[in-house]
Amino acid sequence: MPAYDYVMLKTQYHHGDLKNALIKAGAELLLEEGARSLSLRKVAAKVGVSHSAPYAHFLDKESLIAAITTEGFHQLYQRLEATILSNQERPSELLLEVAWAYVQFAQESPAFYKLMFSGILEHEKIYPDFVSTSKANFQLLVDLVQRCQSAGVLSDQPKEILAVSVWSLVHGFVSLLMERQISHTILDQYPLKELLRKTLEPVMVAG
Amino acid sequence: MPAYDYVMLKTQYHHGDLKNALIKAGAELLLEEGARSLSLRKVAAKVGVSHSAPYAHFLDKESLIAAITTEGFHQLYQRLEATILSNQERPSELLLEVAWAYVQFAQESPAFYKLMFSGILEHEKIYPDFVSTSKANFQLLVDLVQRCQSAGVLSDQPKEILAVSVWSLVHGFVSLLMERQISHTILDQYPLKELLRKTLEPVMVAG
DNA sequence: ACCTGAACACCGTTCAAGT
DNA sequence: ACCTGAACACCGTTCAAGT
Repeated sequence: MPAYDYVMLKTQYHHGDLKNALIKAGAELLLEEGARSLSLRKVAAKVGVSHSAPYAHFLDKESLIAAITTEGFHQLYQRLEATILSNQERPSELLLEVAWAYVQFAQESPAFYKLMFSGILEHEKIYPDFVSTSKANFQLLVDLVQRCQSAGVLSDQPKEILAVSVWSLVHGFVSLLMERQISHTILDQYPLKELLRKTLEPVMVAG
Repeated sequence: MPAYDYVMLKTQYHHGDLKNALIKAGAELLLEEGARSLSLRKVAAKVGVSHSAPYAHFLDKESLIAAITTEGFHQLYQRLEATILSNQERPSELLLEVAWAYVQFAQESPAFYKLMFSGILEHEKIYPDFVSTSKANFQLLVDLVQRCQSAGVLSDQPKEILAVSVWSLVHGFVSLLMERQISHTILDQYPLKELLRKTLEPVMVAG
């Protein structure tokens, strides 16, 4: 029996890249049906594998969720980075555009956004990829804040502190928006991007 | 058979105030064991009633969770109000104290805080108590912002917009704190309340 | 090394029946 | 009007066994 036949036979039983297939299927399920429908058994079924197969690659359900949310943070990072790269010429608008990209990500993938920031992981330290991707996102913002300070559009505080302020503002705004805690009397008065601009205004330098 | 005997007999089978007992037991379970352990069956068992009894008072699990989170918003409101009432004399510190009370609530009852702002309710409109208590909390902040503006410690923008900024800042800060997204290199540099003060600084008037 | 299938304990929800 | 108990479909997790 030639080697490739052996491989093909194996492929029917052994998936080959089951771990990544499970992450991808889980992400799709999350987008299509929401976090409530994200069960290990459904993810396994979607990939066409038995319900206990995931346990060969993930310690438990939380471990798969960690992988899925890590993928989400990775996508968010790509998006924010792309926004920064395509707005090099106008530093004054850069912060608003990045915040707007953040809002758009949350609005396009609300289930993803909610899961990423739901605090569902009990022991994040166990998931080094999750921690490093989270840190990369924060570092992106710290660097951005520093650039905006250099351009004179942000006040002159320690950049880490200012980054916490900016991130708190953006994340808080998006979270309250997602949970529909911002009253309609305000939302109806301004286009969303304009409300975002006004919300960020306190942190910007006047002029 | 006298009336009180009938009532007592009824009390063994009919709980009397099962609805509120379920909400209270659910809140306790949430505090003691976290959201993952908050099942309808456990709540029912804790009250000493069959697992299907809750369905006489709640449409489904989400409906009970709505009642529990509403109770949480009520507690938060009480706390913020008490902070405001006991700090009448120093408007410049009032905003920080209220934000600090918010942080403390989240730190003392993290499971409560997470559940309240997790966006777990799919159709909030169905729960008028939840909506009105949420609105009350926002109104508290709007009023506070207006008072701080009058005292000259907050910039002179439309008070609803400023309230969104302030709430976004505070809520974002607490959320990032809860999810441990704020790096230790920053958390270790300042006492938490000091970091909160610095985070809020952009929204305060200089001087 | 990777996957299956039976088994277990737990869940939300429904419904006929009891009080 | 309020509660019980059986029943159902679904879960996460474990484990012996298969490839």
